[in-house]
Amino acid sequence: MRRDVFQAIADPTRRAIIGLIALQAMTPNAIAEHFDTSRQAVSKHLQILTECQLVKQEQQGREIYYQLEVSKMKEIDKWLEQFRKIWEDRFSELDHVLSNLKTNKP
Amino acid sequence: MRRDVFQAIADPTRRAIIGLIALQAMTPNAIAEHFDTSRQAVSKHLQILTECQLVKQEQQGREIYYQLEVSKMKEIDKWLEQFRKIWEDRFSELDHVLSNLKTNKP
DNA sequence: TATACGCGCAACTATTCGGTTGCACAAATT
DNA sequence: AATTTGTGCAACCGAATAGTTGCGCGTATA
Repeated sequence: MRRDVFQAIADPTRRAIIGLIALQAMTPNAIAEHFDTSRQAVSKHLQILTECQLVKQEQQGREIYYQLEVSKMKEIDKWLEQFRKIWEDRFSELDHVLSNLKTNKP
Repeated sequence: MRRDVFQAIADPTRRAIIGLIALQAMTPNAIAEHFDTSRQAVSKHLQILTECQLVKQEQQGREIYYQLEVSKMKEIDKWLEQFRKIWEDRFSELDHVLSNLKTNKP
């Protein structure tokens, strides 16, 4: 099964997990405490996040700390880039219209 | 069925449609020509995109033009914002380390 | 050494997803 | 008036999804 970043962030729980571990690495158990699902379910989400490299693991004794791979988030940003250009253009169009209205005021 | 932007952009075909109509509005038939699926399948995608307001319709005779609601794309951008801050911090941390290495060079 | 703990993996299940085909309906064209 | 065209909608289907429970395997702790 092919995993990509966009499919990974489609699930709200997964986005919440990303938000959680963004600031500091956490173990599956610690993460699961924040949700209304089983540890195994969280484990599955972490597996999916790992598969598309949004998350990396660091074993520490019998605990595994999961940390966000922030750089991978840029992939989404990169896709948005093309549209950012458009919405900035739309804004400058609007600016143009507005300034025309201004100068043509009686 | 609850639709949100993140679930909408999870599908690659949907992302391609978004890319297609970003620059100019198109009819379902015109869009379908770009893909290897039926017009009805495209119609379904457009329905999903409409449900989460990523796309708006404009009837013109018997044709319906679908146009990207660029502003809605900002919702994704807004979510990325919190992580953008982190990855910029990571970069400045790196800068710091690098400049330390530099100054401490023999 | 025995026990408790943290974790991943496998099997099962209900639901959703993305696709198909067939149809109905309104708008254009003849 | 009859036909073609553009579209949405409903029914169906196989695959994927997100969850569950049960289990086994290392690693700590008693």
